[in-house]
Amino acid sequence: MAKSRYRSFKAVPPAAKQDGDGKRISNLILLAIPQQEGKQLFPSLEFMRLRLHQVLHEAGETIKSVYFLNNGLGSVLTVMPDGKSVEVGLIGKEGFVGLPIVFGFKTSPLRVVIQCDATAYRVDVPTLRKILPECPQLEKQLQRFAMILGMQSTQLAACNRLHDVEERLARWLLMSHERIGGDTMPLTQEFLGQMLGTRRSSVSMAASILHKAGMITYTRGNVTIMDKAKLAEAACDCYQIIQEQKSNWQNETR
Amino acid sequence: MAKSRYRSFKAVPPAAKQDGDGKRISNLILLAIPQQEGKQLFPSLEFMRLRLHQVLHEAGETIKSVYFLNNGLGSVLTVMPDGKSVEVGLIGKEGFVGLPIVFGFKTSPLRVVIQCDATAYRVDVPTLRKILPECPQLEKQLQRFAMILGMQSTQLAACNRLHDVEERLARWLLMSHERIGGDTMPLTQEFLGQMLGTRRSSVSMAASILHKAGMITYTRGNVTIMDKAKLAEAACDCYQIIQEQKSNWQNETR
DNA sequence: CCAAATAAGTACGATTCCGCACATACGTTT
DNA sequence: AAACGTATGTGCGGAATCGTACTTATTTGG
Repeated sequence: MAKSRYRSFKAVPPAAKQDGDGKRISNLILLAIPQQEGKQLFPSLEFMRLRLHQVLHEAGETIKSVYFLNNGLGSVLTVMPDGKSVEVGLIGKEGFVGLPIVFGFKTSPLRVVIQCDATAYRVDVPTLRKILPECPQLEKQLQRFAMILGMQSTQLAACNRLHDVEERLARWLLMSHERIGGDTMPLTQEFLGQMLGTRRSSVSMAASILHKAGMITYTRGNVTIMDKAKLAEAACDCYQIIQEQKSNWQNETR
Repeated sequence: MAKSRYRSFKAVPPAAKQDGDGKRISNLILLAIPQQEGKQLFPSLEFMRLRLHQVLHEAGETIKSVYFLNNGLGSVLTVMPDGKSVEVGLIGKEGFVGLPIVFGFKTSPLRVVIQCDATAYRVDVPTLRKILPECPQLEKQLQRFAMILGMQSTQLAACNRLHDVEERLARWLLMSHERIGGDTMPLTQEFLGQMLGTRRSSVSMAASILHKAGMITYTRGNVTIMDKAKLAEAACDCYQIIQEQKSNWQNETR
């Protein structure tokens, strides 16, 4: 299972916004940069498939690569010495993995795990460092996303402190659902417990309540959202707040 | 009380690292930038005294000024619609207030309050925006601090989720103590409750325990640290972790 | 096809924290 | 000195969550 953690595929650098193998670029940052910067960056990108629960970056290690998620979803986790963890950020196709690199840092104290089978374009750090000075728009996009993710994490921080498991679970499911594009998500209660910073059995009870209310169904390792509107009511305000922040900030410039 | 919230003093722009009025610059960012960039920035800086519980920035409002804290301490808070709040970051003389500005954002969803009488150098946003393109070192410093604060907030997020009031209170006192330089801090239990995201009465009980153990004493509105080593034992690991992260990251560059 | 591994349901006492309320103590103002 | 506002101590029942453990169900692997 942990054998070929980085199962990379034929590296066919996309010449423009879409590469030759039909691996259409969906990552919003890659789509947003001007063509001339794309010419700098794209040849160095390697298309990859990322598997469920694959660890893109382990807390404390040196960051070797930066990943532009194309689809799928990554979770950013704070891991405590005793092994407990809490999710502090979600990264989808609107962002990238490897924030500290942009600011000249080499490591990160956070773990990033893939929540569902995903694809990404990878670039190794030295290459990116070489390219970055010549790509001001790219750099700006990366910085902006870092800031947005930071803001998101502050809201999650408050949420994790102030709201109970049921509300947080509902919020979490909604937030992930949005970035995956599919009502069924591969999730175990154990995994959700790590995200929410709580026991698996607490997740079990909360999920049971949401199920009985007709909002979700789930089988072994899979959760399906049945009634998104109802689920949104069960979630805490944080869901709405993060939504609004995201859209505000995406429009907001100097 | 809320009359002259911004009691600014004679603006004597420091010509170099120290201005003429003996208001020595302690802010690490201002100290770190090269002289030529200082020449750009310093004339626009306004020396200010900031008072206890003064709100430097209210959540959701447009950011009008950026503050380089010279001494004293600011807390960054996430505020919920129901008024509850949680601290998600601490800013001292190593940083500045107004992070989003650096990335071209105009607002912030976070409140920043002063924890004790402080001094700062203020610059208004349009001016800073004008100066910034010509001060790459300054910009880099600001960006780096934004990243460090973001990392700090992720650790606090996990801490607020996983650790109980007593541990968090001990951690909080230590973290503030370090950035203030004085064993006595002007703190009410109500205020601490807002920082820790808990009830005042929970703070009261936790403080009582720390007091009985000889770690702190406190009177109406003041807390004094008596035994820092003991207090560090009572605090959760997060105290050490944040300490280490800070020093690691301050040395770490590309 | 059976064994082993993994996922989920459930239970229980202990603990922490909540919301609220009231009493007391201190400090400032008049 | 008295009165007021503010800070703190304390108590109560109830809710949420914890730590742990055991059971059952499903999937995977030999």
